[in-house]
Amino acid sequence: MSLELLRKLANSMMPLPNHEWEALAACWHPVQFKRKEVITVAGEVEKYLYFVNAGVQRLFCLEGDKEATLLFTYTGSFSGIMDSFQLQQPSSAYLETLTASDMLRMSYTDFDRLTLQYPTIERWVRLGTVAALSGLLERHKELLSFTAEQKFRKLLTRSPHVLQLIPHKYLASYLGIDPATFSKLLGTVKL
Amino acid sequence: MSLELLRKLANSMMPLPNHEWEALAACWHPVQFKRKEVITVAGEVEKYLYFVNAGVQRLFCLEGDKEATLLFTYTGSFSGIMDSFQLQQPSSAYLETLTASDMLRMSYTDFDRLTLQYPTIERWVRLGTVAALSGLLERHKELLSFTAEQKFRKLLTRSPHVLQLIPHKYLASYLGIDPATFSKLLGTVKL
DNA sequence: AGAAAATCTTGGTGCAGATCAACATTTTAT
DNA sequence: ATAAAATGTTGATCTGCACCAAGATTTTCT
Repeated sequence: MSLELLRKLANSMMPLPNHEWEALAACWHPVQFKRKEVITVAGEVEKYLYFVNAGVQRLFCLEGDKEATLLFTYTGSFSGIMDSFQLQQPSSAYLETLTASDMLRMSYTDFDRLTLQYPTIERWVRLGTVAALSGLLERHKELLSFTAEQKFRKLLTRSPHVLQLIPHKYLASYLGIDPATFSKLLGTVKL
Repeated sequence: MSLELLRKLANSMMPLPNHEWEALAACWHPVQFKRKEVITVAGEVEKYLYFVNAGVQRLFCLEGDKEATLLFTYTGSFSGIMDSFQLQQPSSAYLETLTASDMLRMSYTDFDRLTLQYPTIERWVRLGTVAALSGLLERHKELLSFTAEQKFRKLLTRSPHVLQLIPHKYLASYLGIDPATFSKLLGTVKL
């Protein structure tokens, strides 16, 4: 069980004192998932916080018969349905793997104990949550004001690597456009 | 300076011990703003956390020459640019009043001291932030999958009161649709 | 109260992008 | 290695909604 990536991310957010880090590190347990496996179902309460050691996952909602992809998580990032986990309320989203995934997870019981016991960890979690909020606000702005082409271009410049990593139909769903439109836009830019 | 509404909201989120509540209460200072006043400008770091005793405000971004309204704040809710405030990073949004507003505010210095000194308050802030994240995710889903009409109807059922409270052009901007379209949709439902 | 500014309504037009469909290509499973 | 399933491409059509514009109405300021 490798905590290397996690430690790196943790330090970049806000360095934790040794004692806190050790308490935190002790609470993670390894889990593996196959490709296309649904980890959490909408309506359930998220029981775990995940950290991705390898693989790609996506978080999405069902609205009628359409899927709306909220975000992707990758090797080296946290994963899970954050609001459902922290508030222990039913989730409105699904979490599934896109590739076979090697992850660490922490139960809510441990999480709750850690945050109550160590103010530094409580703060660390808050700052992580705010960072997530900040990113979501940024995307929100784009959804409100960008055309399909603008959203597409922004994706290309911000994270070109996802083109190879993630099936285009999910990227289209992430941008809120039709897969066919995504494919056509791709054609205009490749030349 | 009335802390009544604030206390009510605080208790509904997570009751604070008396001592913490008093420390918190001591940090708020009253401010008034006129109608249409810009409180925080994009690019600046948000210096204050606000609580609304009376009035309506909106948070928006400029994208080219278009405005995208991210959210409204009302009497009895917190206000301010949360991510910029908590991370003390430049904001990408503006905060302005829609009506003359009677608010309380707390400086970042006090906020930071309080959260470091009182773990209960740190936790209280975290849970508030997660709740905000949760609401934003819900809206995000709608932006990704709803048509103009669906977004409009959802607004009507969820918060019909805003129709009288907020100029329709801002509601349109909040939904990411054209003001003229909003007006036409309104015509179809009134009959 | 009256003038000025802001907002709302309504009709007409155009186009970005959804939808449909058939085929090509890539990926996965056995 | 091969079949089967999933994903991507491309063209043709159709439509929801943005855009424009002019007049009506409401709200704000002095």
